[in-house]
Amino acid sequence: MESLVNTIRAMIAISDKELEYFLSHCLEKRFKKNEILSKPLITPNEIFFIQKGMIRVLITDEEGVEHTIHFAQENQFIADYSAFMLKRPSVYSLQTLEDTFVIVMPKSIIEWGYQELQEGDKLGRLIAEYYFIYQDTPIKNMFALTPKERYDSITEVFPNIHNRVPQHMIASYWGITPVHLSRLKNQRK
Amino acid sequence: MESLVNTIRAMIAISDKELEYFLSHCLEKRFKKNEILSKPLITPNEIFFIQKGMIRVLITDEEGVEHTIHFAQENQFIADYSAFMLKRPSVYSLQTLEDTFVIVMPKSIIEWGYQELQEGDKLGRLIAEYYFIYQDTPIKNMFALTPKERYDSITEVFPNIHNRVPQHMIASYWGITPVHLSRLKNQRK
DNA sequence: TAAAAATCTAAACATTTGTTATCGTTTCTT
DNA sequence: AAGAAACGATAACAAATGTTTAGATTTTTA
Repeated sequence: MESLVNTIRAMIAISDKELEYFLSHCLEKRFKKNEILSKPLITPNEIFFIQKGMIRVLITDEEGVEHTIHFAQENQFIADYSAFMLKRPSVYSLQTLEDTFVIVMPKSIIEWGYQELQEGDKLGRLIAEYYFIYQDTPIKNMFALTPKERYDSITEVFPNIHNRVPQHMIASYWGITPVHLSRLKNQRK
Repeated sequence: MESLVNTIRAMIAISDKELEYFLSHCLEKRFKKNEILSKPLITPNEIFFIQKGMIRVLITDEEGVEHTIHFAQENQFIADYSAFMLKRPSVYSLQTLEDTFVIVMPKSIIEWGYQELQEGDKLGRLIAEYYFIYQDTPIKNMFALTPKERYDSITEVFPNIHNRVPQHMIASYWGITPVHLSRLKNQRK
């Protein structure tokens, strides 16, 4: 759980004792490639922290077409975060893209953190802020960059994404078909 | 400043004295319709709270085309929130859609709140969480609803939007042309 | 209040993007 | 290691969406 410890300690001050208590209520879990961690209609009761591997957040439309909303990799928190916060049934699915090793953080211990930790709300604020920025960045890129620049710039956040994720999922992340992405790659701009 | 007081007190416990100090460092400001509150390339140093009126967040692409990112109305906080948090030059513009009366909350007093208020971080967390949900909802709607349902459902968040906002801005919010929106309206679904 | 500007619809046409199918290659499964 | 499945490129065609223009209203400005 070292990576989670480092991530939390980079954001807030927390005693060893408190951290130990927090972690003792978390759970380590391994998933194989393409497994579903979280399904629509079920109210999410936990946030995942990725120690190793990769996850995508996706939504399946009425016609059964999958649309990728986010990718997440090592040292990121991931969930249907809106549904988690609103205590409502999730809309997104979470699916592993590789064999993935996560820490499961139950809602109960997160809420304990908000109430009992000196800087619990600060941690929550920072995570929410980062996630907001994380969601906002591709929106900005959509309008500020050409398709070619977008194709290149996605590696800034996900250094090796073009080796780790099939192209058709990147296409679905950008709202285009794989065929169209393949065409764009062969253009100059 | 009553509406801001109510909004804050609905989220956290705060003494009269603290609230008074906070508000004394805020500023009330009036803008006419179509005025620009915040421009690209300038690092935003404040968050706006709308007391009366309506604001849109937009991005202008390389070809000069404007894309609406958000609408915001009474009792909402609004800013290029990513840029504000990252202390980076903003990418979005903020523009009034009506004569608008806002409270300007400078970064300095917001940071004072995080440091000095018992529940300052909690307030920041809740605002970030709400804004996240606010940004996530239309993404979910994009895939879960038909265009007709989207046209109707936008009034759930903005009850009178079709009277307050010209249709071509709603079109730009959905990433389509005004002509295309006009066509969609004449379809059944 | 008159002129100017903005708004919405509509039509004709152009362009972009999607769909389907095929093929060679790579990756997975057993 | 062999067969099956997934993947990415490409082409031909179809469908969706954009562009341009015009005209009838409404709203704003002076």
